[in-house]
Amino acid sequence: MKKVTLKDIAAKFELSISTISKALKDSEEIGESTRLKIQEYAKLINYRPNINALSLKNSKTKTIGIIIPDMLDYFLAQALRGIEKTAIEKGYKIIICITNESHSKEVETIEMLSNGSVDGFIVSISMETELKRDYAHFMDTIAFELPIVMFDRVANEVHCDKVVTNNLEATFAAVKKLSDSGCKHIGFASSISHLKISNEMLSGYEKGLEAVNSDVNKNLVVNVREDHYSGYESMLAPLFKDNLIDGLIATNEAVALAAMKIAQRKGRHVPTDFSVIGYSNGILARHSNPKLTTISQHGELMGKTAAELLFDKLENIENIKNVTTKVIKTDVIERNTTLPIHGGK
Amino acid sequence: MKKVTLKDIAAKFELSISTISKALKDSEEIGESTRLKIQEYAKLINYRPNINALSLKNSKTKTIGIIIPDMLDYFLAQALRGIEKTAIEKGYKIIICITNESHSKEVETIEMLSNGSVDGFIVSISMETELKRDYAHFMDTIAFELPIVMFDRVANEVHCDKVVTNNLEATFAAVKKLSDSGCKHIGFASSISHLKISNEMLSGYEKGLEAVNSDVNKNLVVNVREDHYSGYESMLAPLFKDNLIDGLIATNEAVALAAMKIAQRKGRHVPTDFSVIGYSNGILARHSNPKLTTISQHGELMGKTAAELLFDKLENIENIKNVTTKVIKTDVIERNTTLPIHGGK
DNA sequence: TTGAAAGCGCTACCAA
DNA sequence: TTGGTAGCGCTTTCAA
Repeated sequence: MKKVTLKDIAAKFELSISTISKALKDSEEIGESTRLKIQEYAKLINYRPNINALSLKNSKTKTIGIIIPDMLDYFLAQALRGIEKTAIEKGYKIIICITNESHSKEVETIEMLSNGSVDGFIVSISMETELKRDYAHFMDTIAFELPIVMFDRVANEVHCDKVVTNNLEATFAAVKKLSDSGCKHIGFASSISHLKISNEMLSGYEKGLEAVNSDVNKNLVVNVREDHYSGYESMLAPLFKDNLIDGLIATNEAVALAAMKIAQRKGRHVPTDFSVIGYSNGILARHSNPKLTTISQHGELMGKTAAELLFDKLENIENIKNVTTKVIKTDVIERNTTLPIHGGK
Repeated sequence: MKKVTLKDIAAKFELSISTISKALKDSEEIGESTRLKIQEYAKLINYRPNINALSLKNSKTKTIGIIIPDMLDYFLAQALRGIEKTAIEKGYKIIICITNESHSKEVETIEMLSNGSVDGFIVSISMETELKRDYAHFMDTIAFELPIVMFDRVANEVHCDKVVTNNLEATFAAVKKLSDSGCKHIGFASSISHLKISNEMLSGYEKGLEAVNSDVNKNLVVNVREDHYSGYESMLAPLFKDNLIDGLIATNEAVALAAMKIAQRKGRHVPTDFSVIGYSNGILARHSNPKLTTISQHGELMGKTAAELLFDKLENIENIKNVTTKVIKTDVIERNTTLPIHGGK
């Protein structure tokens, strides 16, 4: 069985290709009866127009490219789910490429897809790109009239739509919450200290301490290396050196859990003696013991929002120039590693 | 800036389109000097052939479709990573579609992509499809000369390449291991009891018990509903009713952890009083407390293998008819929810 | 050594 | 109401 084309159908009915094409598009030009019999037959043999011919003809593919740093990150997977759902609803397909945090892979990928493969991009930029501050490939792409929407890890330098979280405010609120529930010595542990989003969180942390009249204690701020989750515990050990710390905000779940384990090993009870809040409401939080209180970034919503921005741009060419940044508000998901604010024992 | 085509380059040099095309393909037909100057210019302006034109011309897209039931499943994400890496190496792109375990979505998806969008498929079939045993869409696709490779959740009824794990042997070995380390009353908890892979595991469990001269105790076998992870603990409670159970094999990590929590709440020490092994070496295992001993299905390797099978089929059209099934051997990853076999405390 | 033309499958304009 | 034709961008055969 081979793919059937308009030509085949035309031969079958001894009509011209254009007649078939019009009939299948329900054109008024074609007589009722011919139209119906053609449509019926097409349905019968399950005719599907060749998408490459359409893409070539229309110069658009109904496909978008998703470029993310990692496949195994739960937050990104959630975002991907939001993107995928929205795309399917809108009749778009998605091509996914992973950069593994590599700048060169990101550049290659975006070039590979900029040859008519996709109509636009949704991107969360790689760590290396952010460190190098080299965004030329994105700018080229935009100049090429391929719109880009960035989410979570975005670059101010690039003029495009963006979807971000209110990291500063979220961390501020987390500090406030810990303080209100009784914590006096709140720490901050980041696994992504070189990224902008981490700095936003750190600022929120500092402002939060200020707001509760607490000084920043340098010993309670620590950076761990992302690539080495097995070493989290040793990298976090300094936090507990003087046994002062009684609360922690961590930039990811794994770090939060590692800290919790150290505390427990030291005989601290969680959350009574040690409270912890972790970023990104992922899969670990729901299965830890006790369950981790998190700051939810609403990954799926972020993905959905990014996709909507992109489709809007793709389908309303006029507004291709004015870009917007949407801020997705985080929520604290209270579980069992923090004390309630009122009546906390 | 607009996309540049052969025509543009031809105009620039006042040559014909075919000359440019040949020059860029390094054809001997074109004179050395013209060839070089054209190639140089093309590189300069970053010429990229339009992929839709190529796909149309060649009737192949260098793209494969990946159809999986879930985006948030760690095992599938690992497989996806293996597929993605292999695809990029081979110069292929991947289009990913999620079925959310829905048969109709699976059918729609595969139809949507069978119009020239992809050259072949890698599929892990949805639960609904397996329940309905309705594989017509796959058979149609294959008849259409679009090859399919199935992995993990496969259908015997469909004649195509497959990549599976030795579930029976793996579970058998797990029972053996638990028994050797001292467990007398080993249970089995499945979250996917209606799927073939679960039955294979169950058989392995039963054969394992037989091998260690233990009878199957119906009370120690339980099925939980996948969709309701928050209810795992209550669904697992019956296992502990008579306080006999001292070992468990679970078909996923979350179930294993839920069982562990129950045991701990009952004052049992893990692994001394209660040992547990969970399927699919995922993210939860490494972060639980104690860390979970797992059966690794080598997700990334499975993905890689599936991709290799597919590319082999795509690039050697001759062998499109003979299909193979590759079995990926599992490994037990020993962590801290099981006792060592020799010298267990 | 270069170019013209056909064709991949489809749409749309213009004739008939 | 129907059909011919051109063209989307590219490759390839054949002719010059």
